[in-house]
Amino acid sequence: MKELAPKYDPSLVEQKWYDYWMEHKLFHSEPDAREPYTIVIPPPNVTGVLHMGHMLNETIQDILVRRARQEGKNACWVPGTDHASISTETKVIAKLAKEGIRKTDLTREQFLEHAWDWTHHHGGIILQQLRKLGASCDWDRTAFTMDPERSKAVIKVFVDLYNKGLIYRGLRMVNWDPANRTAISDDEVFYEQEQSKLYYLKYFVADDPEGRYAVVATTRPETIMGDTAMCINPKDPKNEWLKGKRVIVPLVGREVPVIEDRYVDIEFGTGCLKVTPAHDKNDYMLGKKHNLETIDIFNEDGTVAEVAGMYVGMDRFDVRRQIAMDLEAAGLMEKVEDYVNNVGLSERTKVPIEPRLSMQWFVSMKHFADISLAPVMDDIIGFVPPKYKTTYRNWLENIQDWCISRQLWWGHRIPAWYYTNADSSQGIAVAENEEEALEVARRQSGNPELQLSDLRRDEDALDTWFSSWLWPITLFDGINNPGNPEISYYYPTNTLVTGPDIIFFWVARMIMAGYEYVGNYPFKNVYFTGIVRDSLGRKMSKSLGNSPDPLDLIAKYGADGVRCGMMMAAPAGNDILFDEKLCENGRNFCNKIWNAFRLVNGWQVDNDAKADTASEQAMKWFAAKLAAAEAEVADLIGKFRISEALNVIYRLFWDEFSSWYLEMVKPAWGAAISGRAYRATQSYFDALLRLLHPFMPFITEELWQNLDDRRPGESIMYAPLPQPEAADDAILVEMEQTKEIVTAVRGVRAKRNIPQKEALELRVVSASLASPGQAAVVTRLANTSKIVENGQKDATGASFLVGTTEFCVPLADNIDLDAERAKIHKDIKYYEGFLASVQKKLSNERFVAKAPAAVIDAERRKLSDAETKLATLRQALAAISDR
RNA sequence: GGGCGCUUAGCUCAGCUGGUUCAGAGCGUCUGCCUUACAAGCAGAGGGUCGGCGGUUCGAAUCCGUCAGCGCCCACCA
Repeated sequence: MKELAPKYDPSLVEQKWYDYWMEHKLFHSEPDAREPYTIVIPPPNVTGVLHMGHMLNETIQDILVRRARQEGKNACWVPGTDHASISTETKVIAKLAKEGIRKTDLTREQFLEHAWDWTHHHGGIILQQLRKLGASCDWDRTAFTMDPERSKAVIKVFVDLYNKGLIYRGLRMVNWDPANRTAISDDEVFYEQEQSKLYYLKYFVADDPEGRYAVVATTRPETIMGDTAMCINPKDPKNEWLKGKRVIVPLVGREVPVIEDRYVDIEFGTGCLKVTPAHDKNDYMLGKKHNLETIDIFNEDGTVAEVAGMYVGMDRFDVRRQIAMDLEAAGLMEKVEDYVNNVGLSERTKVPIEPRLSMQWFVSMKHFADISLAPVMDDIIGFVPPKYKTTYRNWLENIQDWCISRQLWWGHRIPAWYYTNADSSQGIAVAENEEEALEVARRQSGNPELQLSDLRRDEDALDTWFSSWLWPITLFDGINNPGNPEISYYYPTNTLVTGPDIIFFWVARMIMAGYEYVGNYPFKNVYFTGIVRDSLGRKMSKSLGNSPDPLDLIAKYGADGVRCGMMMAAPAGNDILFDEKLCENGRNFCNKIWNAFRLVNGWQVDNDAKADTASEQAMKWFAAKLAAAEAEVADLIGKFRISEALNVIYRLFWDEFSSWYLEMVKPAWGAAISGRAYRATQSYFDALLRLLHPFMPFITEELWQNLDDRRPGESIMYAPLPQPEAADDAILVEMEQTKEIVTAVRGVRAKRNIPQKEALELRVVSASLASPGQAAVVTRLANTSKIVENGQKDATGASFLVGTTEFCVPLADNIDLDAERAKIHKDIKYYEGFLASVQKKLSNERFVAKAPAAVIDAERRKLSDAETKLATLRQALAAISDR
């Protein structure tokens, strides 16, 4: 037997076992006869690093996967990364900028080379970090959204949807990110309140003899060069006089019509709205409705374009400042007010987005919404917590077509080729490669003379989510090779663990793609985690600097400690307020487990000795306790109440096993334990380790390996879960009573400073104990010199009630009678009140008539118990009052 | 503007279909212990009219209504 350090040191354990698991390929899965349990990782950005959100997320996945393995399932957790087009391209551009290189100076190929370099350099760091956490991913299956297999599938799907008429190209008002010069989807825009100004501009009425003018309130005076109308509400009396007139756009001098539309809010500003169809969604709608001219005054980078005729080349925000001054100078500004408005920003670049008309590719979403709503609403796919079903439905019911083109190079290039028809119109050939595109083009145009050189491929890349939505399918090659053994076995996957922030981006779209391309849901359940916040409730962010580095935490507290601390405080679907204190708890728990092992490991065993009565009682009880806990844990995990499950095990190990059970069976110092009790203890320890393993993989493997002789390659990972048996309720009830007696005696000691070493007599007043086992346990844990059953009350002793039985510890000296009397008075008062309320209930005819029999019986029992207790207490009081 | 959720001990939260041990856990606090597994520990203790009001019910932390406060999501305001 080797000596173990009094403290658990994760650094000596974690790497060793991770290597062992890898060496024996214990994470690897191949289809076989067992039931599969599949999880696909939400692929983190390829160049990202592990943050606290990942930690929470991946820990939950690892718990589920490890638990499934123990249940005998063929568990497969597929890891991978996402190319994250906008995010990665932004980072690469920034890196190049530092080297003095501009993207515009490079060809597409040159730029992509830089991007791949960057990807290879930073790529996969996060996957390495996951290993530190203990993640049991099947690393042989590591995938990347832009590797050849998945790229091929993405292109194939694009072509397929195009041919089905579900992808189209159209002119739309999109959210333009001038920093990255790309369109982004509505979901990539976030809104922020901004302190800005509301400018009141004078629009003089054309040819008005009285020289009257209308006043328009706007936050964006820089767009006046694009004004093609002014709009009033036809029901607005104060602007009645403007009907049918034309007004002159200030500074610009252009004459535009006054149009009427109910859209205009009479109450806002002056009730006059300038209409700039090219630069505002609603204005665009008005423009279409009223047939207005569209003047796009901005370049792709947000500077003013030639057509504007003024301020050409200036940045949009510089123009705003300049134009305000110019308007002022020209006497065309009536006033300026402070104004708070919501401005849309690009999620990636944090730059205000510019509504802009442009030609983009869209996925028509109506069809997809139709096929993906019912499965979630009908719980074919379970959402945990279920409140997100509503969120999901609201989105699907108001779904907008999905803009999938991005003016980026890093990503899957859109497989569309343009050519010119005989009548000079533009043709589009969509195909999986250039050769096929040529065929398509020749066929469509009816021109067999078309050559590859006549084709020009679309420059844009696809939205990252256009590859992510296929992830559960493409990981098993289900697009390129439908019906193959892997997709048939692993799909549908079991549980998706992700944050609610990407329910639309990703979760919903995977469901759509699943039904479209496999004809089945992609996952049986979706577990939405909360957001990891700091202890003040703030979101963790780089700029606030309030996010600890997960790897530092692991180094400090051990992976098991961090995992355990985090999971203990992570209720399903709720945000977690993270504090390092949590990791301390986890670390302390590791230490507790470690020391329990040290104790058991250090025992001398006497195989010939019979187990003593207290040990027999303890074994019988703990077997029942364990069975009950196993059933409870299974139930909780089935309901994804993971933190509650861990709490059950935590208390089982710390309170029941360590504080009670081990103290009951622990041999006296220098003595040996019976072989029978020793083996029972080992088997309980083994069961506890297996229960704990999914949460704390390293320490449980270490101790499990030391608990018995193990074969090479054997692992707790595949040790089957203990099967819950029916718990013996009687022993559970009896032991709770036993614990109460012990606790009460300890309380007597604590109150009177009687050391544990000093044995005490215990009298059971006019009653006996439940069993010899109970007596033996009380003797050992309360250190009683003798237990007198059916004893007499000692007036000088300390007394207490357990259930309806009175106990008494005789104390020859030093008893505070006043305190004792006060305590009994207090108890009597409490039970009198209790009795009164029960009596009141029972004398209520309606209660007796309507309540179920079991409830009435319970009340009657409470009544008689309370009466017994009161009688006992009154006697006790009388006994001391005599003195 | 539309939707969802939250309010229980000093802090963070459990409490699932109303009824025994329904008022709980962890942390923190207080008291006593370096007792031969563990001071990252052991033993003991205190602490809440379950946000307010009203209703349903024999019975409400639990169901319904309403008010107040907080949070999130969506749409978006010139």
